[in-house]
Amino acid sequence: MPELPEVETTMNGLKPHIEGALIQNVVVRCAQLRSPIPPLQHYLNQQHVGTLFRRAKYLLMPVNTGTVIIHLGMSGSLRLVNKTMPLQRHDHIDIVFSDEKIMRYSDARRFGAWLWTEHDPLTHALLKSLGPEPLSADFTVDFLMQRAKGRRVAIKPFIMDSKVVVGIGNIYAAEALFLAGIHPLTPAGKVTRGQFQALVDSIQHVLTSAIKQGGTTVKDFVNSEGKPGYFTQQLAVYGRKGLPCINCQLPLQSFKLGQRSTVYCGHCQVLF
DNA sequence: CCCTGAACCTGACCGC
DNA sequence: TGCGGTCAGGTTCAGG
Repeated sequence: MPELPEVETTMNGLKPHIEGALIQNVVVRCAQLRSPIPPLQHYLNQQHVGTLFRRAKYLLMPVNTGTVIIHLGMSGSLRLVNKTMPLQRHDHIDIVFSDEKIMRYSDARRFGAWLWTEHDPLTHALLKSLGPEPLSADFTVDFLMQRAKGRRVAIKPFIMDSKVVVGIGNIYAAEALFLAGIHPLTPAGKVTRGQFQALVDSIQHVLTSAIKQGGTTVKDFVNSEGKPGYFTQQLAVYGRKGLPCINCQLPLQSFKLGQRSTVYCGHCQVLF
């Protein structure tokens, strides 16, 4: 489900409520997500939550003795609820705080992950090889050009590759390429400096706009209060196959690229 | 190192 | 109403 803006939205919603809070109990109702769930009760009971942070689409929740690494996968959500909220079918994990508030993790498809580390989470196997944050100063045209040099892979899967740059999934990849006027099939190594500059700008613009709007809700994304995101209304291409391009009015086209549906404008995004 | 395709799992939706 | 097929926002891994 969530791409970077959705994880950021979730984290910002949780921060004021759980940072500093005392964990009173942990309930795990599911043995395994993407991988087995560690004995969280053992690690977290009676611990105070530290400062939440995000790396790529991972939400990191430190306590005194280590850090919980959370990934929402395709269908995961974290919501703050109280104990009267009835359990739904896919509510897999509850973190119960001493004020009786509950942070509840729900994930129908179970592609998400909850991991525990006692070391610097950024050195964890899943995080250590990640590319730069797209909204950081490390994400530059020079960096992209160097990584793309000689690569024949299409630009769309290239910018969705977390070893190149993190946080860009299928929705925002399509949006950014449209805004930059780049055809999704353009070989990464053939993208010009000017196009990369437009791409860096469009990626940062689309991500910051989405964060401001509270994320994008395509199917079922909800924030920590259970509310949807509002960036959906501003999507230019994603989910608009066959509808008129907002620039040229011609119908948007769609095809599969690396198992992902890819919507683009055949007139505004030309393959050279 | 590069690239492609399959895999993990459930639910919603569409057409018959 | 039921059934089969298709699609879905992510990531890892195997194999060529």
